[in-house]
Amino acid sequence: MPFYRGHMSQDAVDTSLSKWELQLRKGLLTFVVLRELKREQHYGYSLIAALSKVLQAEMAEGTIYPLLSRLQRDGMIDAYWQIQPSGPARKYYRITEAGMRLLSAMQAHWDHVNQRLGDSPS
Amino acid sequence: MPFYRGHMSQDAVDTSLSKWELQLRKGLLTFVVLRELKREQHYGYSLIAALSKVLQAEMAEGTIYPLLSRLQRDGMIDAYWQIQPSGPARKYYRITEAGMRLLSAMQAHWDHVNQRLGDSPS
DNA sequence: CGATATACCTTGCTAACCAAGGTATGCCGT
DNA sequence: ACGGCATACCTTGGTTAGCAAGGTATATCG
Repeated sequence: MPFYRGHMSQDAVDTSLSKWELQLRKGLLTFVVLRELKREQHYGYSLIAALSKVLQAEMAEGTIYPLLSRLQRDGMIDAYWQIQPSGPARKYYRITEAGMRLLSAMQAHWDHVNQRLGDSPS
Repeated sequence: MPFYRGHMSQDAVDTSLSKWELQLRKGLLTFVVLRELKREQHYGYSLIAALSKVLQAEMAEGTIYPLLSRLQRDGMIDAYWQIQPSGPARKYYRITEAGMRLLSAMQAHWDHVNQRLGDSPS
């Protein structure tokens, strides 16, 4: 039995919160990645740093690389290799014209939903 | 080959958008359900109508019932049966005290993320 | 020649939406 | 009486996607 801290089931609240934050991240990630790639080109590693800042959570490589592959496969971004004077080569990604259209649609949807949720809850 | 409409890969944009909207819904649903149950009691069927309005998408029963089961299992909501003068009985759900704490934490996280994303993109 | 840093990628596990299909209750028209 | 319909509940199977863990490769430094 864990130490009783004045509220039962705080662990359950924490667990539920973590799972929810994961789901929310899943919902926002593609949007945030496209926004960031519109702002400037990135390679995988530099994206992780940029995203971790925006989403306030450490992004895993196992998240970013498959996501970039999917976006490239679907034509929303394209990529080219750039050899570095020092260290391993970097794969840079740019948003495509289709990616811009997708981003616009996402932004519109986001604004819409956000407006609905903005109506104060309590 | 589909009709060419002036832009290549519009289908890909639409498909990507649908998938993304699904993911976003997954991220928002628990939050919205708790908010709605804080506002007033609901049974499963009446929740579907309320949520469809907020999220601008038809909510499926196969989404809501498992979600309500999970929330009840985790102690975030509780339920009681109410026999109706006509038709099948309804299972009403109420938010619990733990559920209120979860909702507060979600709201704080939501506000935080939303503020970060609010910084205009383009 | 190891150790470290940078950079890429894949596999296996898990969470969760939702189309489809199933069960049960009560009302209504024939 | 009975078939159809609306209301209400629930479960199964397919799909999407994050992420911990583990793998590969390049270049630098001691």
